Order: sequence, then structure tokens, then C-alpha cells
Amino acid sequence: MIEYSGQPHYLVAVDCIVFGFDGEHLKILLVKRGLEPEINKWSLMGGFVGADESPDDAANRVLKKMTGLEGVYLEQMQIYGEPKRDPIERTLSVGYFALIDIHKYEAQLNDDYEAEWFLINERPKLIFDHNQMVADARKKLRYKAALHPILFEMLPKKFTIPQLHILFEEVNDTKIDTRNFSRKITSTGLLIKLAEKDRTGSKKGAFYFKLDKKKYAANAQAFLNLMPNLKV
Amino acid sequence: MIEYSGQPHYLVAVDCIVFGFDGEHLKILLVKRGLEPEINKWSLMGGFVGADESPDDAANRVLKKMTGLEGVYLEQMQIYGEPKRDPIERTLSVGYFALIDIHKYEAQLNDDYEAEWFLINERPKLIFDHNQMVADARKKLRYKAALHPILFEMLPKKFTIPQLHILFEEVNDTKIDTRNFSRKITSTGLLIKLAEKDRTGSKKGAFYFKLDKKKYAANAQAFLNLMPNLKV
DNA sequence: TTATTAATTGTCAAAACGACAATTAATAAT
DNA sequence: ATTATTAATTGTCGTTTTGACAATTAATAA
Repeated sequence: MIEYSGQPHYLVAVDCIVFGFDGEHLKILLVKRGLEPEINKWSLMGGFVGADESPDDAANRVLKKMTGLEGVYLEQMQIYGEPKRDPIERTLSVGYFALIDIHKYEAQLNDDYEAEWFLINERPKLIFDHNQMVADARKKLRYKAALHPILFEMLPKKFTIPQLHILFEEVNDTKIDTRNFSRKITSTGLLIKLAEKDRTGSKKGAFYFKLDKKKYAANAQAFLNLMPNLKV
Repeated sequence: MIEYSGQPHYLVAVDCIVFGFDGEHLKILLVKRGLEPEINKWSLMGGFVGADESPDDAANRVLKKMTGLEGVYLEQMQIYGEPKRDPIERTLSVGYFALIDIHKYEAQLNDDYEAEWFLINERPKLIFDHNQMVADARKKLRYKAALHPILFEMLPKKFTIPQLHILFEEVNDTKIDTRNFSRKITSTGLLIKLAEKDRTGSKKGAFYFKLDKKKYAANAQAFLNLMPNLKV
């Protein structure tokens, strides 16, 4: 029997930065850690990679268990593997960021942990290197969203341009001209205008749009230049 | 003593896709694997992550050992973690892609393995999921190079626009108009024109350029739109 | 009926893009 | 010495994209 003799073995975990949007601000979903060390401290949603699953599988499993959602947008970010990052035992963690429709989230599915949404800028200190993970995830979200139409993943099926506009501003932490934004976003050809209007936000009301799934699938990997002044 | 009881432990490795450019074509550096299983089959440069190093450290160590180079451009790609990807024992591998100046590479530093450059399109079949890794790396290289000035990393300190031009065409597998290319690349402001000319390629000779290190450092993370027809 | 408010459509000058032509600086051939 | 040749470089120009800003529209509230 061949084997890799003498090499050290490690625990491998996944940690998910779960982003949501409440209509005004970007939020992340945190949990109170259920095991020692650092029990009851706020942390990212995570778990160990089981023997019969890939890290991607593990991340999906964790998300399903903690949010009740399946098939959410999930993207591998990077691996965190400093030898001392976990004080108990060497554990490498694969960081993922997830985008979910905050309204689909089912609160408190499980008694094993407490989960709570925090404004991205008002989150508590997290355990280990999770603070760094959140910072990295935010950066990557911004980067990705500037080029690819992924922010839709945080909105309901039907959404308005103004909603999308606020979300873009929130993610990029900048002001975007309303008029140019709506022209640019509609010119992607990814949106289908619906007859119905959302009247909660204004007197005139804003038309609902939905994604053109077909075009979305085809263009998900395409470059779109969705942010103004992207170039140097 | 706290511990994470009952969780499985795995081997963690790194694998590097090393890209080089010989002036005409994109190449990758492969090695004949030195251990069972699949001994003497071609594979990527890799190694296990040691107890006192991060995956990034490990990748740099492997590269140093096998190419003699330090401080090369190295970027984490993704983790490969299918349970059965290594037939002997579960091993997760962090994939990296590296860009090196092929002329700096010192051949056969070590007798423990054989290393050889292959044209990217004429490479042999590789072990395990290494073929997939190469495909992913190529895609990522193309993606990254379209937006960030990283291809310089594969050229000597002094290089000409035509050299850079061929490299861009090679990476993107497309023809780019010579005239528009040279205007676009110089307009980035990242290049410093030297007095000297390279006369090997033509009668007129092409001016050498070097990188403006300062501007390069400042703009490395900036978007540059270096490829024509990038948008949909 | 009018004021108000937010959504939407319009305008326009400047910049970027990309297809293509002309010029230039050298060497090789006559 | 002159000319042909070759590849590098600089130019041209109509089209498209960008982004700053104004005007209009569709509703509700006063």
C-alpha cells in the first residue's frame, strides 16, 4: 500500500461571509459560535469539511443548515492558512462569500446557535482572522460587482432600478448619478421591464424589473463595466 | 485541553502552474513526479504544506526549489478538494499560478526530478486533476491580464512593444491591431522608453521599454481595460 | 388645482475606441 | 550609391461611450 509517509495532516474548514441587503444598507449574517474556544463570540458561519464532501459542498451544507437556503450564489474567495490562525489546532479555512436575498432568510432555524444580521459597518469584532475575511470579501464583492451582474442575487425576483441603484452605491461606497445609472443598467439588456410598479418609495412609483435569466446566464462571465470611472 | 474532537484531518498541498513566454508562445513548466503513485508521470510543481508554513509560503518554497527563483509573481487561484482527487489519501490542493521570466529560470537545479517547458497547447496529459488546474489557470490569467498589467512579469526587464504585443495575443488567443495596441499600452503611462533599440527582430529595430515601478505598484490593482472588445 | 416628489428621458461636449493609411528608420539587394 | 523591403511607429477619422447636467413625467398630498 502506497502512502505519503510522515506528512502532517490538518483540519480543513469553510467560513462564509453572507451578504444581504435590506433596501438601504449592506448587511452580513453572523452567528454566535457554538463550540470552544471562543464560545459565544460572534463569528462567520462555518464548519469543518467532512470526509465525503468537497469544500464547496461543505459551504453549501453550512449555508443550508444556517439559513434554510439552497442554491445561493456562492463564490470561493481564498484560503486562510496561517499556521497559528486557530489557537487549538492547525486548521485551514476556505473563505466563501455568499449573496442572498435577505427576505428569503428564515430566522433561527436551529437552536444550536444564534444568528443575526449586522450592518456591515457596525459589526462586532469577530474571532480569529474572521475580521480579515470580511474585509477581503467586501473588497472582492466590490471588484466582482463592478464587472459582472451579480448584485441581483441580493434582491427579490422583482426589483426596481432605484433599489438596484442604492445597492450599487452601498457596495461601492460612492454616489452614482441616478440618470446615468439607469441608462447603463438597462442598456445591458439583462433586465425585463414589468407592467407593475412599486409605489412604496415614491409618488410616481418605480417600474419593477426582473432578470432575463437566459441573457444573465450567458453574460454572467462577461465584462460589463457597471461602475463609472473604473479606469485609471 | 480543548480540542476539535472527531473531525477528520487531511493532507494539504500546493500546486503551481508556472507560465513563461519564449518570445513566441506561452509555455508552462512541468515536472516528472518523483513519488508514488504516478511516479515519472508529468505533473505540476507541487508539495505538501509543512507544519510551520502557510500555503503561500509553501508555494514560494516549491518554486524556489524547482526554479531557483524568489519573489516571483504568484497568485492564489482556488482550492481543489474533491474527496477522491488523490487516489492514495485525501489531499486538498491549493492551486497557484506563477508568472516568471523564462530566461531567469535555471534548468535542472535538482536531481530529484526532471523539469521541462511545454508549449501550453502541446502539453502532455497530467496526473490527477492537474489538467483542470491548467485550464483554470489559463482562464484566470486571461481574465486578470485583461484588466491588470501583469504580463510584464513574463518579460525581461527591458522589453519591446512588439514583444508585449505577441504576448497579449498569445494569452488571449486573438489578433490585436498592432497600431491600436501600442497606443493603448503606452497611454497607460506605465512604460518608460529607453534610448536603446532591439535590432534582432527587424531592420528598423524596436525601442526597449522598462516598467515604471512606482506607477506599476500604484496601479497594479487598478482596472485598465487592456483588451479591445472586452465588453459584451 | 397646485405644490411636491421621485422616476425617467434628454442633451451634449469630451473622451475612448477601433478600423485603416501613411510615414519612418533601418537593412538587404541591385 | 540607389532602391526595394520590412517592421515599427505615428496619424486620421468616423463611431461609440462616457459622464455632467437639465427637463419632463406620473403620481400623491395639500
